[in-house]
Amino acid sequence: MKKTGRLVIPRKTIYRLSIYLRCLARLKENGIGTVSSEALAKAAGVKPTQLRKDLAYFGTFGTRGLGYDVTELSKKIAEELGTSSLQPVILVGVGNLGLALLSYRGFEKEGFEIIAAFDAEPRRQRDKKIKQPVIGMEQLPEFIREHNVKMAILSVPAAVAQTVANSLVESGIMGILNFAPIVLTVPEDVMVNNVNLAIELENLSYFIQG
Amino acid sequence: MKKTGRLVIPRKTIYRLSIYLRCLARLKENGIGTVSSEALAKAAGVKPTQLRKDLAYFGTFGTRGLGYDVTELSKKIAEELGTSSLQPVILVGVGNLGLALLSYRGFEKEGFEIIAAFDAEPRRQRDKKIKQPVIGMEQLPEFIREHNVKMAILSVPAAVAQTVANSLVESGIMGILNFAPIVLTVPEDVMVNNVNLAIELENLSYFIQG
DNA sequence: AATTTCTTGTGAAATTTTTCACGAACGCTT
DNA sequence: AAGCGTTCGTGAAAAATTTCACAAGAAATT
Ligand SMILES: NC(=O)c1ccc[n+]([C@@H]2O[C@H](COP(=O)([O-])OP(=O)(O)OC[C@H]3O[C@@H](n4cnc5c(N)ncnc54)[C@H](O)[C@@H]3O)[C@@H](O)[C@H]2O)c1
Ligand SMILES: NC(=O)c1ccc[n+]([C@@H]2O[C@H](COP(=O)([O-])OP(=O)(O)OC[C@H]3O[C@@H](n4cnc5c(N)ncnc54)[C@H](O)[C@@H]3O)[C@@H](O)[C@H]2O)c1
Repeated sequence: MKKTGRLVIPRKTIYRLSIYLRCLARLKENGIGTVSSEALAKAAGVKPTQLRKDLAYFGTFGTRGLGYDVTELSKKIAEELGTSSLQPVILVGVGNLGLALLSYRGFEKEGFEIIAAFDAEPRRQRDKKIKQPVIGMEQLPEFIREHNVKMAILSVPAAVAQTVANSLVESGIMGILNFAPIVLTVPEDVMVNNVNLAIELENLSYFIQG
Repeated sequence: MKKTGRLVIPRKTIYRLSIYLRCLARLKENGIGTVSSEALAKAAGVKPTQLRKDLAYFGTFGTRGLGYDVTELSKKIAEELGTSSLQPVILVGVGNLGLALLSYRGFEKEGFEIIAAFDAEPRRQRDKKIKQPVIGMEQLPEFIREHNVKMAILSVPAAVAQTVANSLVESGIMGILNFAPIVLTVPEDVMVNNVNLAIELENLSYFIQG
């Protein structure tokens, strides 16, 4: 699970590193060259000590009395996260949600490219304004192996999500971003991140009423 | 922040309660009346002791030697989460993603209803197959107050997300489900849950390569 | 070049969250 | 109704995460 020869970096830290990276990108856009832990932490919505602790897990990049070089720190975090190179991703389930994701132009900028989409009824999606090919499920295993794809976005109906996930895993997929509102069962070495909007709403609802 | 007169329930527990609720719903559909902490925990992807500890925060619902009554436990969790009644939600930003969310029929079942959508250019969305009205932004404050809406889904471009969030907050919104890839600044008593797909992908990518 | 001012890096402390271990309670069987 | 097997509830222990406090390093200033 760990990355460098050093320490195991906590899960939550990894998540925050992604946030820092995006805040740094914004600073760079605004022509800002140097940033203190206080300023960056504020932009990211965390405490300065937490930011510094997070960075300390994999190196020391700051200059005392001055702060961090925006470009350099970006580079170091991207390196640590392994986002330096573009990653191929596939999407399975070209319905309402899948189409929205396919037409989103924001992933490339962040290091990911949805290179193809798959659906049980690929023909239906012909007329849409998306650039990716929509391919039938029977070609899924071959495609994954040929293009050495390791990550998939799963946006099929809940009823078939486990079945589809099984065939993704069988074909070599190691990470699944799952939108179906069910808990997927996968081998230990396969990672699933769930996006469950109903749960997010429920969570909001609890804390604003409490 | 706390709910009953009892204890402060951890954030993560609240999140897991939502998951348990969905697993229980599935069990009920399958005609299962009783479930052990072991079985339910497995379905939810957690350890049995964690499930029991989570429930212990707000009561004792099980029968020793037997397990939990599926219907009763569902009811208790829903009650604790405050999901017993249907909650009105609005959506702002009827673009690719917003449209997909509006046409999703899965929220009602989970206790939420998107009662209206707002967009800077409401006319453009006329022809779509959604049942909710798409309204101009100028009517937003009045609508929120009149319908006493407390939660909003924000799916506008990142560049305007903070501005729109400000006016949501000003109008009385207390919880925002934010899809724009920026960190929103809001008053302390307003809660924001972020859904950032690029970060989820980055996270997956880190852990499958590490 | 000495001093002041600022900000990092980090061991230790505090807090939060998870896991463990086991007594207690209940149903079922005999 | 006694005994057996199961499974819950929970205080205590362990692990993970966050926060604190401050020494140390670097730039800016005098
Ligand atoms: N649309 C949303 O806003 C939204 C929100 C939250 C969660 N979700 C979840 O995301 C998933 C997709 O939602 P949606 O609204 O896009 O649904 P949808 O019905 O519009 O699309 C599902 C797509 O999956 C395809 N499909 C069906 N079975 C398949 C199979 N076995 N293999 C490959 N493809 C198959 C269908 O042809 C269809 O194109 C669902 O699980 C849903 O619960 C959607
Ligand atoms: N589409 C996706 O799959 C996807 C994925 C991840 C993140 N996001 C994020 O979600 C947000 C929406 O994405 P999208 O693809 O739907 O974008 P989009 O451009 O298709 O839609 C944005 C909508 O917001 C409206 N809008 C613009 N300014 C507004 C304002 N000031 N007030 C009200 N409405 C306004 C536009 O008219 C448009 O209808 C973006 O922040 C994007 O980064 C989208």
